[in-house]
Amino acid sequence: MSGTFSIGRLAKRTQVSIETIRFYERKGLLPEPERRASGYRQYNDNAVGRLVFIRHGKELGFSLAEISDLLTLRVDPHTTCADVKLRTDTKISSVREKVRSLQKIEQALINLSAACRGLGPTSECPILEALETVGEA
Amino acid sequence: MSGTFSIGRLAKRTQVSIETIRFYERKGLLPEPERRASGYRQYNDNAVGRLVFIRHGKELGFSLAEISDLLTLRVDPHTTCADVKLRTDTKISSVREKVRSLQKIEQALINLSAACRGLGPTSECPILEALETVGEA
DNA sequence: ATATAGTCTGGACTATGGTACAGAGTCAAG
DNA sequence: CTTGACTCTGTACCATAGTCCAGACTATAT
Repeated sequence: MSGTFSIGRLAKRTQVSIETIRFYERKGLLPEPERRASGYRQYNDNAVGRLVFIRHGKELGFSLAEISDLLTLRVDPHTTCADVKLRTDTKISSVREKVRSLQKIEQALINLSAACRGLGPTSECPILEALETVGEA
Repeated sequence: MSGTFSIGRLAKRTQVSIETIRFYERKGLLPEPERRASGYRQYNDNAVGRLVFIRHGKELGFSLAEISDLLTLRVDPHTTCADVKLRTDTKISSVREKVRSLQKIEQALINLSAACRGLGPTSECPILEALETVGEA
């Protein structure tokens, strides 16, 4: 219902800063908008949808490149829902991978911390010793 | 037992590239080594220990800044083992936080994927629809 | 002696995702 | 009509963690 509006309004509506909106435009994530005679960018509700799409994608851990990819799929008549689902499933795998890796790190850190009673000088700290030790495990 | 050696040997022993070794030196993570008359850097086993320390720290998810911090603690006589343990425990918390966040993302992606049967054109894809929807949840 | 391999410095460049100006022009309210 | 808020372009800069290059010099083996 809002017709057209400036970049400042778009920023407020989407919680994305003006600079970032222009940055997305430069990156091709947002199409170049219409301009007023003065050169001011003029947006409509499509731009809101698109920016919200980008914001949600980021919240789901998609990179800007991946989001750009999804945005392209969205308008390409030759791609199907299955393509989108595939990318989503691939992303799920990579997120799981990252979780597993972090859990390994967590366990290693827990082991280190447990080995240290927190007493004495750093010269006797088992954490630092372990970090400096060459061998595996 | 190896006395001194060049940056190339150090690189091979530690599995860290020559460029990266020089980069760490610039960043203050490695002390400036002795030089030969020719200007060639000359290392000893201390450098191996230090580089291995950095490598292990990175494998545990510490940033170079954090590693630099730990390296400083290691030689500062005013800090104790407890300081190191504290940093380690803080790191454990932040890793756990990251895991939780990724698991939330994973679940959201799974929900999206489940909503999509992978049929039809992108214009009817529930994943893309969800991404563009403004409302929460 | 010479060929090949290694090393030196300094700076540019990569990717990611923005942020921060300066200096000029424009819009809207009083 | 003036004032303050807004927007424009272009460029530089931030952090992170490197990577690569040119052009010069050095080390080592044969």
